[in-house]
Amino acid sequence: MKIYSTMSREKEDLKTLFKDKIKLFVCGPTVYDDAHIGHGRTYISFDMIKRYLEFKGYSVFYLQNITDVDDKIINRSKERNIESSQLARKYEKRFIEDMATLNVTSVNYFARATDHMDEIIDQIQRLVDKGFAYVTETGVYFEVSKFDEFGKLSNRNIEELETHRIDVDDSKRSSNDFALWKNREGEEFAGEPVWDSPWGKGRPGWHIEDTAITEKYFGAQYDIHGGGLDLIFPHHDAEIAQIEAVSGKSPLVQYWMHTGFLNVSGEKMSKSLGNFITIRELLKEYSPETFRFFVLLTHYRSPIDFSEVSLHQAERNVSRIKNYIEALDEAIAAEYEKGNVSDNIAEILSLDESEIREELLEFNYHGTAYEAFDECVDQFFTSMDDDFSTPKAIAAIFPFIKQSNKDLEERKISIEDMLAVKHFFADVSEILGIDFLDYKDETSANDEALLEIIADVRAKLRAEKKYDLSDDIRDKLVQLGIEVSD
RNA sequence: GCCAAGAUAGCUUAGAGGCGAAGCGGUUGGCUGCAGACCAAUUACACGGGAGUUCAAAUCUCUCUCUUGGCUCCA
Repeated sequence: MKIYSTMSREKEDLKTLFKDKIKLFVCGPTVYDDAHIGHGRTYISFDMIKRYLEFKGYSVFYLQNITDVDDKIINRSKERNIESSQLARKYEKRFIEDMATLNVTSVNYFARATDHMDEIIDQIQRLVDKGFAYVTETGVYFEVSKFDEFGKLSNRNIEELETHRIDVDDSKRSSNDFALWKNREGEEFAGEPVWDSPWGKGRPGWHIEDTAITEKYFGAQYDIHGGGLDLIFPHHDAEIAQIEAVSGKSPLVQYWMHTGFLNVSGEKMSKSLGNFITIRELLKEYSPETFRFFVLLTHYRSPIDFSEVSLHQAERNVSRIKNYIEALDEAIAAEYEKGNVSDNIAEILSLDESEIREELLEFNYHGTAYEAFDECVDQFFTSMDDDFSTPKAIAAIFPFIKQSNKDLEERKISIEDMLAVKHFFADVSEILGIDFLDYKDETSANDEALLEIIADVRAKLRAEKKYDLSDDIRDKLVQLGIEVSD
């Protein structure tokens, strides 16, 4: 298993700090508005990464912070004339709902900044005590010049930074120094959320919450830290400085993983350009599965260009896989009904769909006699092992489906191999977080019964060769988004 | 200015020294009462321009052109 680390700028063999345990931290959102599709891209990618690592047998603890105190939240809440904590709770809830809709279910614990104020203050105090931070009348600042390796993640040096930054705060010793604690006493800050600290009432700077949270749950060193590409500088460099200064240990993490940007029609997504799309808006038009597949069709580090065409392509790809599984199920059922299967298999196939899935484990899909399938399985896992190359892994599936559709039609696949194939797709579904085995549209039991009646009527009409009427019903059903196949 | 990523068939992309690229779209045919799904053929001996290395280059090197992104808050 190879993972690309931003620190070394190359793929490295995965080595865990402790046996089969992996501690994974990914920077979460600032909850001041609905999550957009760029967030979706990043969190779907890390969801897949966690799923695959667990599939490989690692026990992964995935921790994510929620930034619920920050300038943007405060400004927005002032505009809306509500408490900033109320605003943050609202969007936190909506964020978690959005993630659930996208089947991003792998985060083990969400840690709010405001729930870790003691840890934050304690870490700042230790930085001050060790001489890495200094106190002014406006707050507490990290003195970048005290930390020799500052900028080692983003490959920047301090002198270079000096020239590019204009900073109005002259209480700081250097413009590069960043806030650990912002004092917010005085009338101009009335109504802002504040916490007591040894330096007066105020609130934490942006970077400190992550290191306070990770230090509490993971300690000073852990395995993987992830986030969007845009966080490398200054956020992640600041995190490294804080925790390595406080602990005296290096490196903070073994692997820095960063996801690429999602652009919209070749341009950066921004509110001013009017191409800002929230997850909620997107899901009015496309299914969560379509968006997930669209995301995974590109390597997690590469930029993705979001467009209707690409979304549509992803949609068709998902249904192509599902159509194949449907054909596979039909072939399995046909064998079963003909009594062409062993007693053991017959017993399994008589179970409910959900129970069959559990029994599929019996059918090992590595090294089967079915050659086309073998190549697909091999390429799928080789690609996933190579820095989670989902595009290459997915690319292995389509030629196989093409071949296998033909083989199914010619009944050239043994029942054992068919079940092994199904087992493989069950695992693929688990890894990618898209349930390919579920090709039926979601309908309630009532709808189901209703559709059955309509299907019966159509069957009778067609038997009487009244095609005009039966086709008319079919067209209208299709218009409603209900697929009909005869 | 500094630092990245990229230019592959009509479209969207994968690949990264020799092996029929994939999906979507178009056309034609098979199956079907028709349509869809599926299958086949075709569009299609594709890799931005130029030079070099090599028996062999989309792939490596150099160079040019163009595109996008980052360098202030951002996933």
